[in-house]
Amino acid sequence: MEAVKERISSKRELQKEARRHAIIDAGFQEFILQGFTATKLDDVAVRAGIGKGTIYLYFDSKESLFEEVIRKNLFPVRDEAEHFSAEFKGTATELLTMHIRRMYASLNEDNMPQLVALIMSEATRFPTLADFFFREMVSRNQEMLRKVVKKGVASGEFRESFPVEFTQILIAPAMISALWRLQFDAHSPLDMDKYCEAHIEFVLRGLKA
Amino acid sequence: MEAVKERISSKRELQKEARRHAIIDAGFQEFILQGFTATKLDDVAVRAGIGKGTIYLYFDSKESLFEEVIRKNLFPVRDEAEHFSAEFKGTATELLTMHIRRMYASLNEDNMPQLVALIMSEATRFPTLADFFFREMVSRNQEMLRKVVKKGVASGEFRESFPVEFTQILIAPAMISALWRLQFDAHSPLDMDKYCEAHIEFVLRGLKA
Amino acid sequence: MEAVKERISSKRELQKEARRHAIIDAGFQEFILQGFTATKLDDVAVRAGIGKGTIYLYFDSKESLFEEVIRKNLFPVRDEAEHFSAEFKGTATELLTMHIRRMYASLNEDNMPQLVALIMSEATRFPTLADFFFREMVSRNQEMLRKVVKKGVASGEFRESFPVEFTQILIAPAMISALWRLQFDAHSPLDMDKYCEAHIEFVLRGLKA
Amino acid sequence: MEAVKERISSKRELQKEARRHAIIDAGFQEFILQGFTATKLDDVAVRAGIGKGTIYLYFDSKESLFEEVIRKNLFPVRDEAEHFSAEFKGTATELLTMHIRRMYASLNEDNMPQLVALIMSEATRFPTLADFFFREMVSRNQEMLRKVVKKGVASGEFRESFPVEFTQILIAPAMISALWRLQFDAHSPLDMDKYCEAHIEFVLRGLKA
DNA sequence: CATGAATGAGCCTTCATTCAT
DNA sequence: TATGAATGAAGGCTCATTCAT
Repeated sequence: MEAVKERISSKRELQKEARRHAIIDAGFQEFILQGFTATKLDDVAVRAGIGKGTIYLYFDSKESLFEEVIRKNLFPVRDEAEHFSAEFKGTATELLTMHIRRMYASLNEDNMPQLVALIMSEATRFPTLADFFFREMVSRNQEMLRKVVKKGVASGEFRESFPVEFTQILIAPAMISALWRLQFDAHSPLDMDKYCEAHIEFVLRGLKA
Repeated sequence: MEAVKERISSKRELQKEARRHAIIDAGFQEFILQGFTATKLDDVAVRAGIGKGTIYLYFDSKESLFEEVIRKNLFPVRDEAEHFSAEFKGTATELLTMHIRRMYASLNEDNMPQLVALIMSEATRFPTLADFFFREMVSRNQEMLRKVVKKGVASGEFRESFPVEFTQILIAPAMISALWRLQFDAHSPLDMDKYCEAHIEFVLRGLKA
Repeated sequence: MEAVKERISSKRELQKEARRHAIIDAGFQEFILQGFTATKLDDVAVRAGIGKGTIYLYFDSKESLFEEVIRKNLFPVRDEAEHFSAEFKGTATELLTMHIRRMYASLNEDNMPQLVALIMSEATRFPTLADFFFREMVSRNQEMLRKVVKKGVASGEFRESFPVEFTQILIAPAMISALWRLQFDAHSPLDMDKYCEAHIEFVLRGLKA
Repeated sequence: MEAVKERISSKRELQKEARRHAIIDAGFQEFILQGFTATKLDDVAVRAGIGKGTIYLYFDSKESLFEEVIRKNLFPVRDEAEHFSAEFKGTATELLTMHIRRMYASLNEDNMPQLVALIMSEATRFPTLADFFFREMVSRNQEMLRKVVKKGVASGEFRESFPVEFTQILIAPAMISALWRLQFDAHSPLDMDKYCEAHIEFVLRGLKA
């Protein structure tokens, strides 16, 4: 009896989890399309294929759904990046090259530019979001880049004079390309492969000893 | 009699213009604090020190106020940049250096980072705004940069191989620094002067023949 | 000196009176076009060629302007009708015929159908208006018609059996034609001359002994 | 299971339909009392015993509610009249008599005079309404009357010389009586039964050969 | 658990009225 | 006296949230 109950309940658990994800995904789409304020929970419900009230069985409020949406979509990217960084073997030049290429791959994935833009635009109204984003994404990324640069300096690949506290400079072109594609692709499309290679060459020239 | 009337009317004209600017400024503050949708005209009115209905004596709608806010705050920057670019004499290296320094000066001005972020976040929902911003700001800036690069190539200062269609790469660190200051300054402040100089050195190394 | 002052003041009086009429006329046009609630004093001012505030130098409120508009446009019609009725000599048949023809002439005048429709539609919200209209227009008209019918009965022109308390029956086709022209002329226009003659013939047949 | 669900849903359907009618009825009362513009949806909601927003679950806008109000209140009258007209057997005189009596019965029903007055007063601002009213009510009624008159002429009951294009003349007294009762009943009440009979006699005398 | 009908606070917008010039 | 800028109360409409089914 209990086993049956458990099986049923775990089935239910699975269904609940699946539905939860469906809502988060639907919310994600709406939030990146409309922004936080302009998103209607009605539309989220329609997109998720559920009733409007059901959302409140899974989330306390529109705001908490938003937080979950961000969280769920950023964690995989962060985890991937950490995993990659931990495993890579090679020269600093190779590592930096690979890292930048991976950034473009991430940014080319569906919805990544939108996600970044969404975070940028809502961060002011959600200080928690800015904290979270800085802690989980930005600072880790910076740390990684600093290590690479220092490694290159140690190995004689890179010049000593580059200030490691400004690693933003190294990846800024990639971030900007994401915003560009989101807003200006219709006006003037970017050839991302060539852009990426130009970025890499530029960075290596800027860093080389 | 007519002189009096004119004086009076010009007084009124002046007052109207002053009030118009007050509304635009108040709107600017609210829009960058709250975003377009979340901004209440009530709050704009309070901030401008006027009645709610008064806004409609000067603007047709919340949307048209928004457009005016963007316009009024972008034009000066654009005009300054154009004027500067038209008059400058010197080597390509000097010109590029000055141009980047000027960008940081602009971006350090109050509210400029907020303005950029605002435009970025609302552009998706206001295609007109994206058009406008691209046309009046982005494409002009690109054109200017292309000219500088070409000039440097012609004079032998810069290498030929840098792809002039990707001038975004050259100024991306400046844009990113603006967003950084807006969102992450509390977590990790940037020394803008040093950052600027690092950016310039980086760009010159990346471009040099 | 005083004579001059008087002349001036009477000049001013005239101007004031003229302006007052201009406002009433403008109000009339707007009221019959839009109805009371939907009429904007702004539009009235524009039509009268004056400033919005000026209206309040002549009228206490939108409502009192409305009352004046009705009053001013009904009095002439009433006075004309009274004058005509007092002077006419002839048989009852002739008198009734003339009276009906005059009604059509009135109703064909510009804005008369609109005025009637306006009164009809606003009377519920302006009980005073209904009182006024009944007292000054409707009851007098009824009285007039009763006299004609009685005169015709006395002279043997009309049958005795027609109930003189229902003189509405005699003029209803004229009233209806006014409303018809206002609302349905586009769908099915009325030849007013023929309609009028048909009405007269119908009434005379209905009344004849 | 499904049966239960169906029962429940049909219960809900019924409730929804009931509420829809409640809103229409409340709207009707407010519209005839205040006119379209002056009617507040707040008041409609209060009268219907619901919340303000609920109205928008059933109607797109104040205007579409207005249209439904008119439609719902006119169709029954129209359908009844058509049914009656299609089935009646008898002489033209009898038919016309019955038709007029039926009109008075309709007009004596609660709110009918108000409805007519409402349509009259709003038709100018709602051309669609005028179209609708003309098409569904006026022209059909006219057609019916024309047939009756022609039938009477054919049977020798009525004179040939009455112009069938002016059937308005035949029913005008009934329409006017409705407006009278609405506006002037307090000043001078009408004995509707006697008025109706006087109207019928008058019409028959006016038409008889 | 799921639903969607119901709610009402809240916002944009309008306009009669006031008042400084 | 005349103006029109300014006001703020009020109304149509939206939507996050609740709750009966």
